[in-house]
Amino acid sequence: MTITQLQYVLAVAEHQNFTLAAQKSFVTQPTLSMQIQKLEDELEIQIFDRSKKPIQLTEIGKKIVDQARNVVNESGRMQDIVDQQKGFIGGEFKLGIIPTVMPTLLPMFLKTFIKKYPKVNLKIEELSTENIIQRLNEGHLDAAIAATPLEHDHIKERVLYYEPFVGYTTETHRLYEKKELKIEDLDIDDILLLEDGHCFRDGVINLCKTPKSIEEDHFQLESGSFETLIKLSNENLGMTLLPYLHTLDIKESEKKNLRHFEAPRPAREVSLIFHKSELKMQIIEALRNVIMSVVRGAITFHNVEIISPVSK
Amino acid sequence: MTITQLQYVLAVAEHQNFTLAAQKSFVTQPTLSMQIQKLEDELEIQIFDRSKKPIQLTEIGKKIVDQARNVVNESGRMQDIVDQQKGFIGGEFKLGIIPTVMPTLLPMFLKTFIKKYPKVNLKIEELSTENIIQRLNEGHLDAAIAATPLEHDHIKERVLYYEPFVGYTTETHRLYEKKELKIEDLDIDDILLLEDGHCFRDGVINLCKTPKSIEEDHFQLESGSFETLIKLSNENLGMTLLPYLHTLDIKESEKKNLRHFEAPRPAREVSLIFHKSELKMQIIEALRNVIMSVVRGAITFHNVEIISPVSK
DNA sequence: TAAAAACTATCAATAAAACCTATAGTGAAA
DNA sequence: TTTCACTATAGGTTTTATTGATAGTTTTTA
Repeated sequence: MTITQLQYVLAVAEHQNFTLAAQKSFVTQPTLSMQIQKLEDELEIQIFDRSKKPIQLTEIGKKIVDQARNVVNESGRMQDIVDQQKGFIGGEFKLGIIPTVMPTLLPMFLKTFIKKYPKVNLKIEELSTENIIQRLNEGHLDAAIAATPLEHDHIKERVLYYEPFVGYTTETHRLYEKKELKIEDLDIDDILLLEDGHCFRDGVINLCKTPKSIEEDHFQLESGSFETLIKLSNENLGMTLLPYLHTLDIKESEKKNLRHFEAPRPAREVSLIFHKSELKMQIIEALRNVIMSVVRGAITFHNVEIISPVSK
Repeated sequence: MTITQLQYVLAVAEHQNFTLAAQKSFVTQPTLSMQIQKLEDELEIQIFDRSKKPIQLTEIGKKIVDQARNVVNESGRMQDIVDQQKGFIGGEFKLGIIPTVMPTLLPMFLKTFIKKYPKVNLKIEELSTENIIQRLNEGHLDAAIAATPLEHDHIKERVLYYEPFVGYTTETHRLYEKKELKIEDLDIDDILLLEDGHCFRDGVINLCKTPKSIEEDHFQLESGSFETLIKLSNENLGMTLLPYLHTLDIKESEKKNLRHFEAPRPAREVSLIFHKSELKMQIIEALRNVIMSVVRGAITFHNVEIISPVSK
């Protein structure tokens, strides 16, 4: 049994296809086939059920793959240990960010981070929460920024900040005249929302569970951005909720439509998440420190009270 | 980096000697030297400080060795998973047993165990607690039977039984006339004890901390067996304490000298211990079940009350 | 239903590696 | 100084991993 063989197994398990797995592993298909056969012979089991299309894992194959991931992770940690000892923060680092955080947060910390850690080769990808979880589990992402809590078994979460929601109303809206909004004021049926990852914090309302107030029959939000929501709202289709950081760069003319909430403000929890194996933890910590410091600056400057997290 | 290279590193770390490590790894010394050099080159660090004699680990080398052990353990678990899935209980299993448990316990469970699990190739070795811990950590033992609690970070303990101590007096002894002993009756200075692993249970008296009442100046117990203690006691050198199971096969003529304790009886905790990585856990569980069932039989048959453990 | 496409297994050849024997080098002990 | 105990290096051999070509199989397409 070799680490390479285990990596091949992981590749096939992921792609359910020997040919593709071979490409991703930068070897030819026969190489991969033979190495996996060798491993199967050595363990005297079948890892893959090749009769099914696409290829499936056998019952024991699933367990083997889980364990193979452990071994590969542990072997990867070797280089981490060396880097940590040398105080070296560098190498490739793949970060996923959910769409509703990407445009506001990324510009805030990116420059600072690459200046402070020039040897880190940061690869950032905009991904849905679902894809992020999958790729973290497969080891194709080193960390990600997403709305939490997610409560996935293999994923650890470190809160970066709580981002209050701000109401956006228009002149014709029933709440336009209010100076501050209360949670009770909201009517779930007249709020425009994006589909993904907008959860109110525990103890308030969980909007994730009643995802879209715009019924699919009427129309659908394609690549839902908050810009779109603001425009829809401007068309008097209802009010909307914007994460605080987004309100910092909307048009001056639209700022009059913003309505903050009374405390306790509804907020979303935004966290840095990563696999529980804690590979590349030095870079994750570095990233976390940079982000937390720039966000702290951004939010205290604008005098917004951050509500402390509710412990579960 | 290969698993083999990591195994070589572990061997050298253990033996502090390339030549010996090579022998133990069943390769020649140059093979081992070159593979370790390759790994050091790949990681761009020195794992060993070859200038010191015997060879020492560098600062980072210690961390590398710890992690190497993780990787090797995780890869070893692969076969475990296969065995478990197949319901196969077999293969080599190395068990350590402390001297004061060996002669009474081994005959009780060995036959039953090898009959029930004929495919397990059991290798049993009598070892001191200290050696047991070391070998468990190095992966040279799969499990061991020892007096607990030990409270070692990397070692897990599963209690097998509580074995009461029984007093052994002789006619001239001040306690000979008593039918049942009390703990308060004991005078630490007139009890003959072995050096190793005889601990009274938590909450009673810990005899480990006052190891030998026979001063080293006078004489020393070589390979201390309870037979020796009984003989010394018969010479009127004092009373002694015997673990309950030992009292089952002393001479008929000597049984009149036994004095049980009043409840709560002082007892030693005897456990099956193993590395926290839980390799070969199926065999460990099998062994535990066999031992617990035979011990339960032995002790209930003789109508001895087992004191329930004190929770910490 | 035949042809094409997509995919995996097998084979023989080659490149890479792991390993060996022999020996040189090195520091400690005699 | 010599010996001893050990590790490193060199060159050759064996083993293993990988490849390109191709056969076999199933699914998709025409």
